[in-house]
Amino acid sequence: MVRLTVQRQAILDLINRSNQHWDAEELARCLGENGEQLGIATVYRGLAALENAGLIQSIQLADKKRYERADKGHHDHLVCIKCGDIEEFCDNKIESRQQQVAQDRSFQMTGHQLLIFGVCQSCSNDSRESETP
Amino acid sequence: MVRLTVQRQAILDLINRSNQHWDAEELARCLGENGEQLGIATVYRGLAALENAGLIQSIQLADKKRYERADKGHHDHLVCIKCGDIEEFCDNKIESRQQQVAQDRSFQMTGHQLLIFGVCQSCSNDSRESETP
DNA sequence: ATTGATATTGATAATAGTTATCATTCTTTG
DNA sequence: CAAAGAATGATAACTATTATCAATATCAAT
Repeated sequence: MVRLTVQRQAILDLINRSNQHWDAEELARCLGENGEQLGIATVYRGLAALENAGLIQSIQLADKKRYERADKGHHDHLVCIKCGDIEEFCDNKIESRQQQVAQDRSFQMTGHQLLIFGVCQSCSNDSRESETP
Repeated sequence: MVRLTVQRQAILDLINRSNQHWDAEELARCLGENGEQLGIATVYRGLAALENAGLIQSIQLADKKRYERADKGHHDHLVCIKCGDIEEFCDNKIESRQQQVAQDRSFQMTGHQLLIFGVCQSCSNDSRESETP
């Protein structure tokens, strides 16, 4: 039986209070700065427990996992390759096509992850400014 | 200027001769067994160089990167969470919706990765057999 | 409240995949 | 051929994450 300890509550609160996509180390640092110092292993275990319980959700990037609130429901992500910014989107047609693909192959889908990589609007504005015309 | 050395050619040949999704260590081991022993760093650098040149392509899984031939063109993947098997699919509707999503947000898409997780047909047959009826 | 069973914590060691370093060995080109 | 530019291989280093384990906290039943 999994427990919602004060440490896990602190992690959950921090994630729920923001719209960021946190990695474990950022969370530990931010909690520490707010007087809630947790061992890094506790953070990792807490995140896994909270995700299992459906209280938070995560995306797996190339280097690390990032966690966000679950109360916004499922969505996919646009990841800026310049600044690392993460935007969210949800497209029902994509979702339903995925189901179809899985069904066609007798594949019992349990989840999916769609990442779109590219340059976000703000970064492409920046690079336009610095061009020599 | 990037060179296609004998080592890189060996990597490329092996990948092109198969339909597998190789990780770096598997490649190094298989090459070694075929008398083409390469340092592991050479394998990693070779894979990166070949991918940059568009000669191979990769998918980033949670734990490691896996490489496959590029001459089949782009596609997405179904990953079995039981046996690790990787199937391929391509859905034009999903592809075009992605473009649309990016365009709507003035996001300059450079690539994407869609992974569908679940249980493959063969694994779900296996578990059905072992049930106590 | 006490006890016993179970879960969690935190410090730290260990692991896995990958990248960095650096001296040595090719290649290419003038 | 010599200089410049790449690549190789052995290995150290790095990063994110998980395992270990003793100490502590929590829960349920007495």
